[in-house]
Amino acid sequence: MGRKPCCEKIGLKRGPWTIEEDHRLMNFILNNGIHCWRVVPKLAGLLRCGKSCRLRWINYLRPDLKRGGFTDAEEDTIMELHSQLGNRWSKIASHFPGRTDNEIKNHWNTKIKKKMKHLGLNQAAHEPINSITNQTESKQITNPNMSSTIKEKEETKDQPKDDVIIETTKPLIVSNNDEEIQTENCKTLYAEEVDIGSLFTMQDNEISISSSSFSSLYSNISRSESSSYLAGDSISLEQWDLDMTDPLVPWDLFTNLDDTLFLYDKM
DNA sequence: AATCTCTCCAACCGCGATGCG
DNA sequence: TCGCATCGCGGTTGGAGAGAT
Repeated sequence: MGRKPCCEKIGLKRGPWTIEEDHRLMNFILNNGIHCWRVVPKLAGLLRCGKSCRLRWINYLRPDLKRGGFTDAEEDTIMELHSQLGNRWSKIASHFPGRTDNEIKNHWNTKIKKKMKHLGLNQAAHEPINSITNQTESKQITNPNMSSTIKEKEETKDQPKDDVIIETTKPLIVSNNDEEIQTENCKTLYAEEVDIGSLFTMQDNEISISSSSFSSLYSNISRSESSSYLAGDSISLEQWDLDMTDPLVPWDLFTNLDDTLFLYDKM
């Protein structure tokens, strides 16, 4: 028996996400949280499958995402972790708050691999290529012998997986260069690339919205997506919500779904 | 200026793991 | 315990942009 597709493919949109789709998804999740990805696109009024929404949220829209290139120190840590964990990107990513497995995987495949090749290191065992003979180093990848420290972390299985759930009780871990990153985030808003995820920051255990960035974004969107506003207009968040959210699915509709949908109290 | 090649990364796909009735 | 639905992970692809010719 063939496996059923994860969702109804017919009529679903694929490919790059539009600003409006990002906004709908972000809006929905910030207001309602995540319980079942399958119903998220339906309730958010998106013609996407849940899987696609999940990926978009995790890799791009999550408010706690760290942006910008990897530092040398981060690269070193990735190499170290990779030597112990192999291609277990989600495990490696868990050591980098704000980084996604996809981001690390991409960085590995495009940069670090080359760097190691250039240095004459074996990508799997991270040893000089010449020293690799009949070692079954591939076992290291498929069944890596983890170091004790990492293994300990691995085995704390009681810890909830929080990949896709907005943490409202845990303070966001802030790195030394977060300020730099935030500045960079703002810069992207003034450029043509609109970065919705960067509008939101975790502060005092809450997600807060940067008003300056927000209005900048709105200016950008108003030029490209919405005909109702002109760049420079200032609007309230409520107004944004009213204007930019598809009225097909009124939020009131969701208030009855608290029991099944909401993971946490509304912020 | 036009074309080709390369690089990067967002997004997709398939499958194993997990949850639940 | 079983089977189905859904989630999450890792591998892969494809397109946009940059750089080279």
